[in-house]
Parts: sequence; structure tokens; C-alpha cells
Amino acid sequence: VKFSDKVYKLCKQIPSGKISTYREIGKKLNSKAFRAIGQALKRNPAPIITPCHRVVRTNGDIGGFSGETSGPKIQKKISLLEKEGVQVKDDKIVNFERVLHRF
DNA sequence: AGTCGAGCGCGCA
DNA sequence: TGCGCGCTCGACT
Repeated sequence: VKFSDKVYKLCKQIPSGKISTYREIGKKLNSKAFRAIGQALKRNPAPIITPCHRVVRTNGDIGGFSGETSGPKIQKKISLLEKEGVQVKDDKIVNFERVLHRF
């Protein structure tokens, strides 16, 4: 089983309206390959099924989306999150700790 | 505060 | 093979 596969699995475990972080995932996988997580999500095989937009950076930053660290794609990610009930302000998660899903 | 460099696992050339 | 990435952390300015 590949590292990225586990990443997808964990992603799918994140309930709507909540989020998680690359770090949490890495921890859960007992790995420090946080970048690989980003890569895995970028090369997400099932973009809708795997809610990769629910994964953000540890400091509450949105992170990136579809290979962009800023720009229109990120806005899309934000609106998706807001639709699901996660407030985003200034490209950052509002009440980060409250919506953070821990595995 | 901000910046720098190292480590990680995988994908693509 | 080698490099870059949706990252993080500790050390330094």
C-alpha cells in the first residue's frame, strides 16, 4: 500500500464542515513526509470522492489547491469550505481549532 | 516578526 | 538518477 493511498483514505474520513492538516495526516501515518501528502492530494485520483480541499496547513493557512498556492483555484477551495460550514478569512481558517478534525 | 535550510515520499523527465 | 512539490520545524536575524 502506498503512502498516498493512505492519505486519500484519511481524507475521506474528514466529515463535511470540518478540516484536517497535513501534519495530522503525517502523524497518523507515522511519517514526516508532509510534502508527499500535498503531492498525493495534488495528484488526487478522485477529486470529488476525496475531499482534498478539507486539508489545510497547520497554521490555519489554506495551503494550495490544484497545484497553486494562490490564485483563483484557492478561492474555489475557500468557497467550497465555506459552503460546507468552514469559515475562511484572509485565506485562513477561522476558529481553526474548532473545525479541526483529529483522527 | 521574518527568513533559511534540512528532511520527507512520490511522480515525472 | 535527479529535482521539485498544496509542508513543517528548529535555528538564526
